[in-house]
Amino acid sequence: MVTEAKTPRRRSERSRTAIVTATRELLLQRGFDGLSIEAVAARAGVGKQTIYRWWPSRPALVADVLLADADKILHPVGHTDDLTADLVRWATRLAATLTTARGNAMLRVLTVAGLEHADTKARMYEAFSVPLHDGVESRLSAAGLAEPTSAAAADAIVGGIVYAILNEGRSYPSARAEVIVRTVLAGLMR
Amino acid sequence: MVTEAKTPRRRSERSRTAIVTATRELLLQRGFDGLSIEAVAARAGVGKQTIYRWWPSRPALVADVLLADADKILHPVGHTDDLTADLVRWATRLAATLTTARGNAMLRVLTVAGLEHADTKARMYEAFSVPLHDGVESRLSAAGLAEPTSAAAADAIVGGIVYAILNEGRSYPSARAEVIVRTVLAGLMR
Amino acid sequence: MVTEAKTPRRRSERSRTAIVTATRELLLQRGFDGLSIEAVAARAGVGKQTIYRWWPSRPALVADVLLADADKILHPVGHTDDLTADLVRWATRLAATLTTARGNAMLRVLTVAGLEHADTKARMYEAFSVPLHDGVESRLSAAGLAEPTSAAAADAIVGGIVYAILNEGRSYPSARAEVIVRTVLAGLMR
Amino acid sequence: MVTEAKTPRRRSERSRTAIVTATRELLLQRGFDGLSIEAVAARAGVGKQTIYRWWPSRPALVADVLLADADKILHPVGHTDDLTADLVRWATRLAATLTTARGNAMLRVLTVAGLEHADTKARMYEAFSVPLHDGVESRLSAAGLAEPTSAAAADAIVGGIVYAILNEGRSYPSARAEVIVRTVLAGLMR
DNA sequence: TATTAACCGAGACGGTACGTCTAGTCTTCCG
DNA sequence: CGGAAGACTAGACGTACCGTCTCGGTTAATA
Repeated sequence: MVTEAKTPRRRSERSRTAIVTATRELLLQRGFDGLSIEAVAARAGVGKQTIYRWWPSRPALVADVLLADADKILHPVGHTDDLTADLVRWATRLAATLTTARGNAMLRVLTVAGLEHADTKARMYEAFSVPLHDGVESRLSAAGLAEPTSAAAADAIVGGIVYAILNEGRSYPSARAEVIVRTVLAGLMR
Repeated sequence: MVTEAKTPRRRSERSRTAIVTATRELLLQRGFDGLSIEAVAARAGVGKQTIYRWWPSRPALVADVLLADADKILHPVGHTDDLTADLVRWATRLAATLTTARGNAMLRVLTVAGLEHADTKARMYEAFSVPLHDGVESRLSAAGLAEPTSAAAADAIVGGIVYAILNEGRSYPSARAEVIVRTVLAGLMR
Repeated sequence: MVTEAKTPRRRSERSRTAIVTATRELLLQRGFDGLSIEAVAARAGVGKQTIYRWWPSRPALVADVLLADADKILHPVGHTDDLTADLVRWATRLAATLTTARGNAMLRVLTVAGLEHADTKARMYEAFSVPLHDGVESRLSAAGLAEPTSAAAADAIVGGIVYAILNEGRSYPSARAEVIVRTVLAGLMR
Repeated sequence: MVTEAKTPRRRSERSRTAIVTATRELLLQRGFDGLSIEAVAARAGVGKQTIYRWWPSRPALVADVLLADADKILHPVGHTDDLTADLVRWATRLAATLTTARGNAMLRVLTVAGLEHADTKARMYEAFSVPLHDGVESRLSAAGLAEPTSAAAADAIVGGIVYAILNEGRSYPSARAEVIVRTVLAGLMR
């Protein structure tokens, strides 16, 4: 969390939880731009100042909420002796997650928050983009793929799925993710 | 433009141009969320009502500006007898365009506006996502690739490039786009 | 009024009236310090900005309200051939006015606003202190009293009454004002 | 002090003094309305709770400070065989005191605090208004003046001076007080 | 060519939310 | 165990914009 560093001396855990929960709920209902600090404070039963005391800005608060939920989106890539099966399974699951109401909302908030606020982008990048990409690339490396190709293949798979979901929204069929994986993988294996 | 349908009776071209220009400039400076109608009106030397008379909302205005500039981003995929060369050339150019100051700003505004406003999303989808994807898929079809694979390959190429630029911003090296194209294409050709 | 000077271009009379009325009512209920701009705006059914647009500060708004009501407090000193009767009548009426709920509230607001805000003090001084003092002094001059004495007698009469009411509040008996007038006048006439 | 009654158990004299001193200084600098408990606590190097523990409200704290300084304003009326000289001397001194920076600030704070807060008014009335009035009335009684007249004369003298200083501020010339005394006294003596 | 309606700039209007400040209460930790 | 330190809920501050609504002043089609 962004505030952990500076010795949060006698911070009320009750308030922190209420704020984060209220933010999460409002984010799902209204999206990033529809989120107001006043609404969060009111729903959390908290003074506005308590929010401003611990979070420097609205995007920072949103980032903390997203970070706390990162594990809802990020799943490890499995490692059996079948590379394609591992990645298909992972990709399908990712697509399924990002097309639930909650997962899709998170993806949108994540993207908008990152695009509107540089600090938030850096945090989101580390917490979501890097793990997504590196998880796939690691699995490819383990299968014997070397650097420029493994990174490019990871780009193609992750970008191919996530960018399409950004465009299509919840109507994206998870099966489409499978075809992408198979298509990209086709040329990499003998 | 979105408003052409409903009797643009005696609309002042001078005002329209001033508004669109002011919007474009402010969008580059402050991004989508930092754009206020009052600022546009002030910079354009125009009454607020003149904006509201012709555009129903801020995103609609932004969308018009982006659509007017669509040709700055969308380039046709060339068609020589070398598929890889055609797509590499196109991909490199796309990456170069999206990493200029202006192109990157457009991409960000485009994405945010689409994510925050459903109507705008639909227009942006038709004007940017579809042409991007279809341009690549058409070239692949012309090379003999059939449906599920050609669409997936187009997803992988377009998403692989654009999603990465969304994440990396202007520091994305255009050469990376080339490797993606070559990697995806590798498996599709004998 | 403070704002009349600078061409209030297309000011809404409805709003102006509602604001002044709401201010007057809240002033009576809560006093000067208990008056908040937000409460005035809410009661007047007006946006806060409409208040800030036309009045630079809370004391300026209060001053306008007091000035509008100045005639409720200031009565002319009558001029018959009986100086004592004229001043006794005037003093009694003043005391009666300043010990009504409304008059006393006005006096208190008037005094506090003047003591807390220099600009307001100047306006209140001209509108209340000077007329009060000069009305009495003029009547004394007309009766043949010369300068240092007439001013001092006016000080004694006005201050003797008003200061006591400031101290005693609404329990001040109007008759006490009569005795003061008679006592001060006693030495001035043969 | 108002709080002495209720078990001043192990109250820190150091803190009490620091609070009162800080209040006095801030009162001179910023007036009654500009005085915030937070500022007092910060300047006194004391927790806010220490103030709230011992004083029920801001006016109560201010009242204590004013009462502690009452002797700076109240001087006894001298008693020689010359009534006029005694009162002129007293009145001139009062006017001089109330037109010093400190004295005038005290008078203003005193008046505002009394007008805004009923409890404080009662304490200020006893500590300032009554002694002022009774000091003068006693001297007049001693000179043989009877009740209704002596009280009215005291009203006229005290009110005539203090009310004018409230209006004129520090520009009030002390000599004006002398003329009032002489004018009021003129009719009372043979 | 004179009339007249839509358009224009300007900006006031009732509002929402901002981020800051202080009130007065409650809690933790130090001496 | 009192007091400093300061977090807490609450709510007003004065500002920025929202989207709607006049207000006069052009301006161009029609009558």
